[in-house]
Amino acid sequence: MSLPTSFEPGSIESKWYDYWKDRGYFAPDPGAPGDTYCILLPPPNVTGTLHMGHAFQQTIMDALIRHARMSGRRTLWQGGTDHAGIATQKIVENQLAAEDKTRHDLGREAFVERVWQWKKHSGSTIGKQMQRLGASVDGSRERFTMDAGLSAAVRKVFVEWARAGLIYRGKRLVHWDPVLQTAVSDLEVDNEERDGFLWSILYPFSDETLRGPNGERGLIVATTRPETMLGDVAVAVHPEDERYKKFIGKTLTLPLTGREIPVIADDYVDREFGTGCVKITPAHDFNDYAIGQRHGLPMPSVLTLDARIVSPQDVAADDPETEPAQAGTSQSELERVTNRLSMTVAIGRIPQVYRGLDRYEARKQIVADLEAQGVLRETKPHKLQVPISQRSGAVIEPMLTDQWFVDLTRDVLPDGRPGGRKAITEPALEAVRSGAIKFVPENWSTTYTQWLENIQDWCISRQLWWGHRIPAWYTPSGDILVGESLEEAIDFEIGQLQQEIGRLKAGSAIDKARVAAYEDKIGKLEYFKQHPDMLGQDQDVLDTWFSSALWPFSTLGWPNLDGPVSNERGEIVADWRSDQAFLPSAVLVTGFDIIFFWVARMVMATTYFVGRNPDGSYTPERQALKDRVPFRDVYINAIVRDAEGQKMSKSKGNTIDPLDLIDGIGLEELVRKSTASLLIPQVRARVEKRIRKDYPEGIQAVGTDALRFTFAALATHGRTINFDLKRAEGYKNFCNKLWNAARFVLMNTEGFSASGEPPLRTAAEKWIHVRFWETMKSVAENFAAYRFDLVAQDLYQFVWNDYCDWFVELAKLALGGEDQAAAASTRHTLLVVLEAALRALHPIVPFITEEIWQEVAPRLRLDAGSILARPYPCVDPHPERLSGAALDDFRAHTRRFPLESTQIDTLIIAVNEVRSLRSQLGVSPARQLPLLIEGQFDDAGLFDSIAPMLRALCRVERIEYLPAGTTPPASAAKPLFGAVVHIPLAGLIDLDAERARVAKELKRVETEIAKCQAKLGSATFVANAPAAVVEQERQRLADWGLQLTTLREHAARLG
RNA sequence: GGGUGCUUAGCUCAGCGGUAGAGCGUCGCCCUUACAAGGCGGUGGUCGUAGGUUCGACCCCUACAGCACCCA
Repeated sequence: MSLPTSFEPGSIESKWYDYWKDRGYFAPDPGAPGDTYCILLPPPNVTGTLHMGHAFQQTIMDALIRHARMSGRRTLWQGGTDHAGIATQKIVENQLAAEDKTRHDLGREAFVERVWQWKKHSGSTIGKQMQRLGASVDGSRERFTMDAGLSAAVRKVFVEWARAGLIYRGKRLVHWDPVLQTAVSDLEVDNEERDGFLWSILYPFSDETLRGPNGERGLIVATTRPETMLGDVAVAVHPEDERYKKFIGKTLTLPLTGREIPVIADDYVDREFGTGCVKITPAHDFNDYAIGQRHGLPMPSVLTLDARIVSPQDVAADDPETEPAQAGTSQSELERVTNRLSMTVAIGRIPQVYRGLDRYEARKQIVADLEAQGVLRETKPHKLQVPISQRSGAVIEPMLTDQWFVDLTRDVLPDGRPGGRKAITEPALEAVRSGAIKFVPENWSTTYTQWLENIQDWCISRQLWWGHRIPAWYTPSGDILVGESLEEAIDFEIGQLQQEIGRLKAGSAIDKARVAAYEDKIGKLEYFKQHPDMLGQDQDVLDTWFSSALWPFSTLGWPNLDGPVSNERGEIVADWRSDQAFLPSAVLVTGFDIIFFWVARMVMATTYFVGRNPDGSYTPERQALKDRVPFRDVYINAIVRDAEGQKMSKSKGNTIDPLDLIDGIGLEELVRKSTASLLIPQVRARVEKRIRKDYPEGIQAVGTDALRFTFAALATHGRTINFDLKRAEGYKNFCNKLWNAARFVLMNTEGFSASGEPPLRTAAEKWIHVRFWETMKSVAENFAAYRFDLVAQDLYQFVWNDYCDWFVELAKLALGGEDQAAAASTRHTLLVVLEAALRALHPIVPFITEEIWQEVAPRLRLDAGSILARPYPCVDPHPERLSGAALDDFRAHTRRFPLESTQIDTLIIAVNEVRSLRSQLGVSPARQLPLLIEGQFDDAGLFDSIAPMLRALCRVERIEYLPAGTTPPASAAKPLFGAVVHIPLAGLIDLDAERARVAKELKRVETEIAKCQAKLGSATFVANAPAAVVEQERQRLADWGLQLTTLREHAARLG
């Protein structure tokens, strides 16, 4: 016996992780008999550290994968990290800033090298934290989105989509982060409500004779962003707005610039908002952009990429001869010229005073000038939604820039090939609609499909240096070549041209001019091949999610279909030939916040590429959509919040580091840690105050197992879980309970050794056996339904309420009794059920179960080496297929013992009644009591069989039957199983206490009887309710009636 | 504006068309030889409001209120 007297998580958690890992338990076992079961780890990004959300998610995934592994499945938990383009680049740029440098000082190559250095240095933090959680991810196959294999997949996908016409480059309005100077996804933009103003400005009619609806000499527009008026190209009104109908087609003179702009009609305009007149700035607002497109309006940009009003310097700055481009938005010479032109045009119209001003300074200046000119009609406070970049906190500026897009919205391409909606979006929708992918909880599929139905093209270019560089090259004349490499791009293009020439030549009327032009092009391309320096590669990199979208198949070796893939250390990390069996993976566990970012995009990429032949058909085994999905189930886990339901955030001071829960942390250290990264003194003070209030004693260590059990218990199908430290402490107690139950068993089985199924000699053994397998039936159902809260509850209840409270207590009787065979059998059963319970618990609490199992196993002659190598307790759903040991096992597990089950169930009721009686009358628990029985039990034999156990568990010295007709002595009494149980009061209890108790009891019984009678008295109930329900109600009435009689007699005797 | 949820014991949450549950907290009694991180017993809810369906509603339907999140 080597278990210490209480559960100490720290000492046991340290040893087992390496033990499992070194013995290879986490790697896929090619010999495992079952189907494959794969989970993709949502790649934590390299900048990250573990937070509660990760810890929760990983607990779920680890429980699933351990459960599957123990159930004989061939499991793979694919781990790795993504490169987090913006976040990572920002971290390294901040480091440079501390050295007073920018990335431009280093140059692109040196900067990227520095990011790699940083990644190597810090990339493993999260991996180590995951180990502390016990996450049994397969470390030997770990991948990184920028490693060679995954980069190859990215190039392949980009090139294939581009050649299928599904990736295009174009000038579009995008969400621009003026601080980071890159486009960001609309999903990376939060809308925050802020206080601002709504300014009403008079735009005078060009025709000075006109008068507006209120006698004004122009139209009044309302805006929250007056500085953008420099880029206004129109004023829009609703076509049916009677106030303004007659002005449609007239022109207004834009204040400050004097430009003339038309009044146009568009039913986008909300007649109720403001004055019903809207200024239109297509280059700086998404709605205006759409209107601009509908009406073919010009789209002058008046803001620079760092959100200042454009000035001549910006035109110069954009010239590659004078400065490196401030951001690599414009690549081809053609684009540069166009951009410069449109800017120059815009500048020409912008008064000198505003040029170069920051957007907010410009706003102030413009408002002041409008007021001075007497055209500012009103300024009123207004709450507005401001788009904020999640990445930098900067206010997003819609900006017209050249970007790369994945087409997700066209049905057909101009050349007749399928467009993005047909080729990419619709299969992704169909995958969910057809049930090939199931969301859990199910209603998330609505979110998914609604988003896809309204999807926009995906802007995939980012103006960053850290990421996958876009494999596109520009010729001096502005042609774009896309390919896996420059050489391949040129060869492909030449091939295309040659084909085209062939086609032309085969035609009846040869277009000689075109043939000549193509041949000329080929000649130039051949020349570029010799002089690659003449072509510039696109400066931009791809959105990180572009590579993450490929994760389900790129990590399995794709696009290298016929051999192994190695990492930079030469270790084989994947082999598509065998590993493609892991696709589709079983389940994706992730937060709803990345359904769009990641889940949908994985579905798009995977359904498109896996099993795809060059001609666009699919291989037979990947023909069906259900065989091309990245995963079959998507479990959307709840978001972890604090105990009050508040979002966890550092600036609120309510974040908890999972490792602090595991290891514990003192108050001062916690305060120091939580405020370290907070720069604003007021916030620091607030956070410190809160922490001192919330954790006056710091946080006590609960250990990994208790933390994991807590997460499991909280994992309901709701959308948030409120993490209460108290729950974790409660589950630590549960671990302690399990620990001590194990100690009890081990203390009482010293030197004992047995194998196989125990003979089950006592009723208690049979009862616990049945209870265990009933529990496991429920556990199996709940695992299958991803109801981890119920799994946790089932197991908690079994261990604590069944095993500890009843079986162990009853086992004490057998162990101390005369019957040696019963004692031996009980020892065996104590061990067998404990061992099975450990296995059942292992996926949730891996460390403590392994620690105890190692002690228990030898006594059951188990030599598995680890609990991980033991099967998960499960009753086979297909017994007809079983034979030999498996069949014996099945028979053992499905044995039921109705008689003994009834005995113990009855015993439990009797014990509870007697204990309750004793306790309510204030009898000391230590005191031995006699029990007098008046009348006959319904089943005298049954009662006699449990009497010895009842006596032992309730401190009853003797049980005495009162002869019929005897008046019982003064006593406390309770109806039970048809008889009445009396505890004589003599010298024990005061009559008043018993009178009060009985009065209360009577009241309760009378209420119940009234309810029954009301039901049975209703003719419609008796006529309409099912017979069984009516019968049940009659039975209840009879039972309560008997109790009532007994209690009344008793009350009468008490006086 | 569109969508999705939630509202059950002091707290955090399960739940089912047929006698309202768990954990934690709280109160009382007990240091009973696995465990005081424990044992035993108790207290505590007109299941958000108002209608409707039904023999019967916490559950199904409708409306409303409050809260939360997502999208525009």
